[in-house]
Amino acid sequence: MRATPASLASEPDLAAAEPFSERLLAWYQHAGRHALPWKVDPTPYRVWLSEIMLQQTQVSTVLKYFDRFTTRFPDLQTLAESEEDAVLAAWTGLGYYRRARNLWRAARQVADEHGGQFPDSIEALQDLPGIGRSTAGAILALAFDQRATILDGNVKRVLCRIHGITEWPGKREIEQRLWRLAESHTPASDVAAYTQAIMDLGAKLCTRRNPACEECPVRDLCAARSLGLTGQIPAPAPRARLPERDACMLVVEDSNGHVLLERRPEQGVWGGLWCFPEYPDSEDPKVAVQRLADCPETVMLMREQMRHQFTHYRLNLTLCHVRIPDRAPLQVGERSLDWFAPEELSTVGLAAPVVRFLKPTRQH
DNA sequence: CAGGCGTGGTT
DNA sequence: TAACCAAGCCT
Repeated sequence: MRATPASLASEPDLAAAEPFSERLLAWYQHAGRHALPWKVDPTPYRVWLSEIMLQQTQVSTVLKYFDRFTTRFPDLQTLAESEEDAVLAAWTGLGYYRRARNLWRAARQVADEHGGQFPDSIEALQDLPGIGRSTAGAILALAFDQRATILDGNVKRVLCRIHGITEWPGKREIEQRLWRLAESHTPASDVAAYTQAIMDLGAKLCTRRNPACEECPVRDLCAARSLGLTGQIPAPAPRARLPERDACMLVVEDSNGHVLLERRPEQGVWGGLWCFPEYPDSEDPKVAVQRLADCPETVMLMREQMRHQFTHYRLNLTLCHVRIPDRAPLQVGERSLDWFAPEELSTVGLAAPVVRFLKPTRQH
């Protein structure tokens, strides 16, 4: 028997006494998601990458990016030696772009500080940018089969129901309790399978809406079920009304189809990505163009209204389309501006308005 | 330490 | 349509 960690002592003896993890493992053998690409070949690099991509992002979305990304960056060495822009380009469309910049930085840190080998301690993992407590636990459990614990949205939902926790799981006190519960359920062996099992249970049976309780291997342990509270757990997050913001951007094209883009600052929305230059609402667009590029003739083509929906606010965009005769010299100043030929656009990270500008059915 | 950070899916 | 959310982390 291994010693019980001190952090588990305060939570009543669940792990030792009840067959929770064993039932999950048995269910997982025949009903789990065994075909996920990061599960089929669970190297530390692939598990790490998948965990970063999966932060606040659904599996179905990640599946569209994962294989393409690992083909372009097959190992940590390749990633560490690549340009940040190439990583952002591969991440374009996935969202939360700080994840991509942190991914690139973490790869360089592992190369520099750990000789290119992924560390296998919780402290060293959490020291890498973009890796927090849960992601570190996931890497240890899934890639190294160490006794470590995760607490993601799936696990929170499962544990809230099993233990009949009716308060919002994001609340600090509740989250701390959930960590203790998650640790107490984690078995000493088969940690990789157990960790995947509890996530798969949350994804396939214990879903937010219409959970398949009849098929659940631990339904007789479920407090929410016995209390008739399954539909009300987990409690929704308290939210404020959606605010709106306004912005104006210039779409400057020359006669050869080159586009003028600006690299956005790292801290805000679309951080580090290339986007149409913003200009103040109060400014005349022609003057705004003059501030960016030295071009004598400016032809205003059209104004376009575009709404962009984020999680926490709505962005009302005014796009001002402008054509100039040829690539004009840039009036750089503080801003990071550059002209892009059409074929260059796939080599850098592009913000959503640019992606939408490139794709759409522009049949004229 | 609440709030910021994206996109696509569901209801 | 608009709200809500999905394998969280960082400041």
